[in-house]
Amino acid sequence: MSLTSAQKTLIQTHLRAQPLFKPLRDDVLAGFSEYAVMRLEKKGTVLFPADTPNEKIYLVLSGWVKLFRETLAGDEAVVDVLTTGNFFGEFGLSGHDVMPYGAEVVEDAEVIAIPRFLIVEEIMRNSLFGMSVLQNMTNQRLQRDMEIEHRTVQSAPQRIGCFLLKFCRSHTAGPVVLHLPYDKTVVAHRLGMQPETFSRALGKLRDETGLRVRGATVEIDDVRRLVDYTCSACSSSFPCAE
Amino acid sequence: MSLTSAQKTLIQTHLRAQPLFKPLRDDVLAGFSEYAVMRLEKKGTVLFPADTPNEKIYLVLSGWVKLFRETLAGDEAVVDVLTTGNFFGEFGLSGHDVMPYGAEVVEDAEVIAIPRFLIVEEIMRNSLFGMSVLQNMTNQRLQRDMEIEHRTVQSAPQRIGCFLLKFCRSHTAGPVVLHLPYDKTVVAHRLGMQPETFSRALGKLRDETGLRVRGATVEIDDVRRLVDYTCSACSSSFPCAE
DNA sequence: AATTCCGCTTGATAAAAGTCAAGAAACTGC
DNA sequence: GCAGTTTCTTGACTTTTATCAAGCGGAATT
Repeated sequence: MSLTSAQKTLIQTHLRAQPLFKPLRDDVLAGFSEYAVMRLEKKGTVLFPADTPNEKIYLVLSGWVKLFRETLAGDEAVVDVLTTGNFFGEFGLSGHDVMPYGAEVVEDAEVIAIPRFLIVEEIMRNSLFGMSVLQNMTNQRLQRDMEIEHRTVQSAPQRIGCFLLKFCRSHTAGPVVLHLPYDKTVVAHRLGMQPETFSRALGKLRDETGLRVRGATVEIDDVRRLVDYTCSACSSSFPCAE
Repeated sequence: MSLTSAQKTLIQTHLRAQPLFKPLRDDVLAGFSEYAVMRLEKKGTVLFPADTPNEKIYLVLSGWVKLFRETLAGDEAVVDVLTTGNFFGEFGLSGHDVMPYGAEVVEDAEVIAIPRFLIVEEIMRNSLFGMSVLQNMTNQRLQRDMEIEHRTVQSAPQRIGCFLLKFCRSHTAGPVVLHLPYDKTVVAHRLGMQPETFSRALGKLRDETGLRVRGATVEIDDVRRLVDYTCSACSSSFPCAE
């Protein structure tokens, strides 16, 4: 099944907007869009389970996608939850033939899939693009290192605070109203805790820092107070670099 | 200060042995060794603290080097502990000008340092090498994902078991005698727990799986029993891929 | 409007890990 | 070999998080 010209152009526009693809010439992007697929996936859809063959690189345009692994005992570890501008499946770019984790849509999401061989070829051809990919992977790794640090030195309420602060970058002062982008259960697992613990920890965070919670909506009057409570147990100071 | 020809040759031999450098031509490696420095560092030496300028890529030849971060509250998070064949400082290869963590020698170590600009130049020139670097970084990231999973789904005794199993790869059966490569305190922090917890958890692991501990020496009669106890809480099965 | 379902909260309790303090064992340097 | 330091273990206790079970409340279904 081939795409209409309009669809291809749309995909191309989306790809062009990605910093990762900045070093690519237009005709290369056009080549990508020729073989790319764009789909709107419903909440709950499993894009693929863990350990399936890895032939595509995915880009999230909107919504949220959860990456996870399951243990033999049935426990689930959420590795990451991705949104606009995030890629997954990039392991395929360097010789990993199976997806190390599964992917599930946790909020209706638009996703573009590009055959990995196209990207691998271009990495070999264009070293600037190769650098771009390397940089992306390096950032991912750095984020993981931070994650490990957080899980060892921060308490549950602090991890929630840190999570909330990511959504109020730059607003260093003044009241902020935000609402949780996906189910609390998913946030809990993303932060490495049980839903019950999340619920109680959020309550404690409320008491300690004076924020208000109503359903998925969180109101923060004093960001600084939240920063004080949260970032004392971290090695970088707010606003933290990606 | 310039190196003797013999030193340069020695360095070159070490670099040639690295899978990461496999795509490099001999003359390029010779160029690296021209500007590289090789040193023997004593246990306890801090190679650099966190957030210092990042001008070199390091390769560990022997011994052990700990990468760590410290929080404002004074807690330490050990990000990794490296040995023969491991690199660090590779963040410098993609635009990160400061070391995100500090490095401390935890067992007398030989380390080679190479100016990063040399490597960056070569990545741009040789796309196969670029791929090699990307692959290295990708593996690092995968390992981090596993680490995060371990810390969420494994208990302290299980994490110790997993740690021990890394030293008895392939010996799927039969008794194994090994001894801990560095101080138990460092192992504890590497695994994200307190030394006291480590001590007790090791005791529990002993009771549960029938291994014996005397000082830094661990004797495992039945590897399978250890695997059963440890890997039930993991998403990959023993022997696990790197 | 009643029903069902799902996500979330709450309570009671258990398990795991951290903390503080003291002592034992191992390693150093003389 | 001995004194002194460091590393490791153990005990008593606290804090944190998980577990199990019940119940609440909103959204979708009929």
